[in-house]
Amino acid sequence: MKPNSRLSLALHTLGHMAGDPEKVQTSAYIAEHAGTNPVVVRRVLGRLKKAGLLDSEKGHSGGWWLAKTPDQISLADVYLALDERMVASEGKAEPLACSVEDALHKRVSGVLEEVERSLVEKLAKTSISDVCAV
Amino acid sequence: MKPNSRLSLALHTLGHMAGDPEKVQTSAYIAEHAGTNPVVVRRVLGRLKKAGLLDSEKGHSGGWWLAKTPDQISLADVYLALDERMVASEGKAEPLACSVEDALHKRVSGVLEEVERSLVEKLAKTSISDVCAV
DNA sequence: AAACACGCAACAGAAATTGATACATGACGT
DNA sequence: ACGTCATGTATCAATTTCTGTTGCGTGTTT
Repeated sequence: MKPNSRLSLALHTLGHMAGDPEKVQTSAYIAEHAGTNPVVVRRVLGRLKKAGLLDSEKGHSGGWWLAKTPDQISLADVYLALDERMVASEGKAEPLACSVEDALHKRVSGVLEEVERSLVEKLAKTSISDVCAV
Repeated sequence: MKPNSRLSLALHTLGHMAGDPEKVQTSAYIAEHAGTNPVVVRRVLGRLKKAGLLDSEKGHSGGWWLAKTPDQISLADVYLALDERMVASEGKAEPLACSVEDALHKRVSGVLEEVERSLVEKLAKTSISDVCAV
């Protein structure tokens, strides 16, 4: 797969699950249909579980299932659960020597932060049920 | 510097230039104030030049300057000039074996494409003069 | 002619991500 | 109770992407 495909994989999986809720799916099954590895699936879905979007159980008839209805899960929930920050840099604020440069740097960071917020707002307007091929 | 900082560097540089248009700045000078390398600066600014946002000249008193006024340069211009696609994946469409999976994959890609468009729309609403610390 | 700055190619190093193997933990079925 | 199955986590290799750097050619100015 291509780099940074976590969001794509998550949406694909959730969309797949939304097509048949209540059904428990194993990471091996999901990985096969997504063309990747079960461990990669568990890595991504683990974050979604921690955010309360999914639940999982070990054991013989274990696997993964939706913790909410598809229309209750927005793309913003997924994006934030994965801790993605595609626009704004993760970085800390190390003050620059020149105060003018420092002010400009803060300005740029502020603008990117606002764009990031705008992106999340946009994502919040779409839910998994919109992605699911019904 | 941190990975994928091209947009940040570009905005920083343009904001710096907007603070004093008409002034010709060398890549060495810009690099010093941005805390990076002259070649890196030329790499990024070269794309902006190709997009018509900047101009440059070789020679003794050469360097870089704005090709437009700061309010005529939107963040979307910069983003597109850098060929960034932060949300939607660059990828091609390789049809999957299962038609259901293929349809779902297309649906996910379509949603991400729309989010990408929305991001550019948002960027188009801000100009370099808004970033410039006046 | 010399100094200067862009433009481009090539390469090393760092960082992030994916893919894969191994193994412990826990749950279910017989 | 025991074997099976699936999650959860750690670890490592391979790939990719990006930055930082050096070198050199081209063109302009002094």
